[in-house]
Amino acid sequence: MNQYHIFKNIQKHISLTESEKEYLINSWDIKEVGKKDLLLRQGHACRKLCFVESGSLRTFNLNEDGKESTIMFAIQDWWVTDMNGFANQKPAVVSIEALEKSTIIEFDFLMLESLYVKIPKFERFFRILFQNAYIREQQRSFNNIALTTEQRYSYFIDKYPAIVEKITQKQIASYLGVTPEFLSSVKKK
Amino acid sequence: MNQYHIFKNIQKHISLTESEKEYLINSWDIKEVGKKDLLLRQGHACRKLCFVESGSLRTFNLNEDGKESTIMFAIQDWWVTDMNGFANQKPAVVSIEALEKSTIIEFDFLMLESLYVKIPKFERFFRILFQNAYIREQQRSFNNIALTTEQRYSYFIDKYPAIVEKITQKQIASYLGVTPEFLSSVKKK
DNA sequence: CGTCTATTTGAATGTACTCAAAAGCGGTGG
DNA sequence: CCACCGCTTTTGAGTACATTCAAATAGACG
Repeated sequence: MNQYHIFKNIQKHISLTESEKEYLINSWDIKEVGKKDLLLRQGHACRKLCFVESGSLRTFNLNEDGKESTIMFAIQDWWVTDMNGFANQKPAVVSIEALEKSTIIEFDFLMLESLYVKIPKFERFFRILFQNAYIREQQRSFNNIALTTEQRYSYFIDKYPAIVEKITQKQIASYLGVTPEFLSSVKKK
Repeated sequence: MNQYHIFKNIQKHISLTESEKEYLINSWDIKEVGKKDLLLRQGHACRKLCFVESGSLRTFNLNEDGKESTIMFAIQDWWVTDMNGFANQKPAVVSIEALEKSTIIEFDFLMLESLYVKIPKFERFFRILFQNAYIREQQRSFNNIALTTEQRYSYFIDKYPAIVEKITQKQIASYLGVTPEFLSSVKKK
């Protein structure tokens, strides 16, 4: 039971009894995906909040011109979903693909709602989780409006070295919002 | 007591008893500020989470070159602070200024921590609040990397008409991350 | 080994910035 | 109530940043 990384992750912010762990194990779904498999398809309903037990994922949007924008990467120990689609039960505006063979723990929307009622300290856990997600995302918005491409690239590889190992230059470019060609020329500097 | 907008705001997500309202009123501070007054100074400690009871605020960063970047605007019914500075008790990287005469309700860091313990349903309230803030901020990051300046300008004035009324073109430019000159030329189209 | 995709390179074009100056607008004091 | 002051907005020329398109090179993978 305690082999799950997710328990360590949850216990960073709240404590869990053995029976609560038991309850969780019986509540979530575990999914194994292979490289390039999709966990969520843009346009489809988004019913799951995902925790990356192992492996890595990428969340991206494909626009009508065929341009891909990477919303986020999620490696081991990260939570990910189309948060707007999930929380407000609307169609996903992104797809989520596996970057490698991965093990994903899925929280169903209704399961999570009942979890909040049954074990209210999960409100606290996710309050802290979303608070941190908000801080990160606000930092990213700030970087986007205030920094040069070179500075944003440096920030990214400094802050997320474990992600950088798993992804291509092209994917970093689509996360920074520049073309792969331009990122290449920035790196040459 | 029920004249406070903040109670309506909180009760969008959780219910409050009269005695809980009483408790809140005795816990927070109310501050009146005038146009251009600063509620928070960049570099200083950030001890307060602010709710805009009336009026409007702007959060911005000033970099070493003197360039201002607007992080967010907060009109009536919005919550605002330097979230990283507040949550992690680090120096603020932004200043918060009043755009007009405003009434602000302030939650002290320690008061809020004890509120979570005393009235746990506030974990739920802020869980939902941060979840929404995360969604908004993620949308903004996406807009920054995927849309043209013209599209981001349209998105902003469409989504936040009540904010647009209160701010200048220059401030919108600093929120979009472009120069006022360029925004002017985009509007001419 | 061959194929597919990622990365690099370069030329031409478009987007956005800097700097400077003019025009518009709001607040303040006389 | 008008005139002035300071700031915002507009305009334009010149420059820098970033994209598109095309082609060459390099890597990854079956």
